[in-house]
Amino acid sequence: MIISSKGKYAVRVMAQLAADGGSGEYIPLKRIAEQQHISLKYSESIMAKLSKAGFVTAASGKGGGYILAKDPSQYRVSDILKAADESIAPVSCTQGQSPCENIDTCCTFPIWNELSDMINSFLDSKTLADVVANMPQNGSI
Amino acid sequence: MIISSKGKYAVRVMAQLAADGGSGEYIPLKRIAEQQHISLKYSESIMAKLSKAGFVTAASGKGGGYILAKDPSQYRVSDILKAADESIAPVSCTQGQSPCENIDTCCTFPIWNELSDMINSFLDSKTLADVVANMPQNGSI
DNA sequence: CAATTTCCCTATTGACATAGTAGGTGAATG
DNA sequence: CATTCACCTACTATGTCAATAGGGAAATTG
Repeated sequence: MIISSKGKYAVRVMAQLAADGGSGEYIPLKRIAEQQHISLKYSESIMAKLSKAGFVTAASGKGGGYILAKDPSQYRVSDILKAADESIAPVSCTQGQSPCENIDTCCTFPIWNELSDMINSFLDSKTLADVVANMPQNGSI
Repeated sequence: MIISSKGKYAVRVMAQLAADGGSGEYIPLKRIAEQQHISLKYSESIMAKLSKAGFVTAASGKGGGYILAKDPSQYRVSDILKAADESIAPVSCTQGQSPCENIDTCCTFPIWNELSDMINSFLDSKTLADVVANMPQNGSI
């Protein structure tokens, strides 16, 4: 699986934040998690990564919550996935702690490499604004 | 990981079979496994699936082995991967025993779906002949 | 200043898929 | 009849992922 649940949740949480925000006020994660039917605790762990990546601005205490740091069109889906998951590579050849030593001679590597480039440029081309455009006005998920 | 080791091995084994074959004689798996640096036992389990899929013709006993059933250009990489791995879907949304019930309303699904189509048509377009073309003449891996 | 709200941090668990191993059976050949 | 080879079933680590649990720190409100 190239896109994990964690990655999918991250995109959905960001999309919900984009849909609810705009008024400039902070949105509590509890509300986001309920709207997206994600466990609060699990979404917290995802949000921590997105916050660490600087994608959202957080405020503690009553009236606090999260707010997008940029305009939805400025977030690439690939960046959100990477922030949540670290990697969206379709093969293990080039990544991880023990990359394959045979990439120079392996007859299959060029294909995986080309595939990887395709996937990355596709996910680079999609932004959070595209995701939000898919949301039904009411009862969005 | 969308492409597992098993899937990669399957493609490599098939490529080696294509490179060594052509003379019409059966190639023992032991030789293929050695050339591709894959454990014989592990490659046996992969070959069993490829054989069951009808991709190769097997012959037991001395002088036996495997031979490709068709011309390399007739094998799509996607088919080999599917035979080894069952699925090359980048997300779990639509597959498995419990597909997600929210694909109609989920704001992210259209993107995963589009991505999945892209990956599939790319891997459909690549054939075993393309893989073989990447093999160095000597010491191929 | 107390209480509530909310973000934040560190485990831990259970489920599941994957990679790889092991040992044996049966068919064909020379 | 012995060797070579495909074939079959089972097992076992290993690791990742999803999800839970339990506090603790910051900030706001009354």
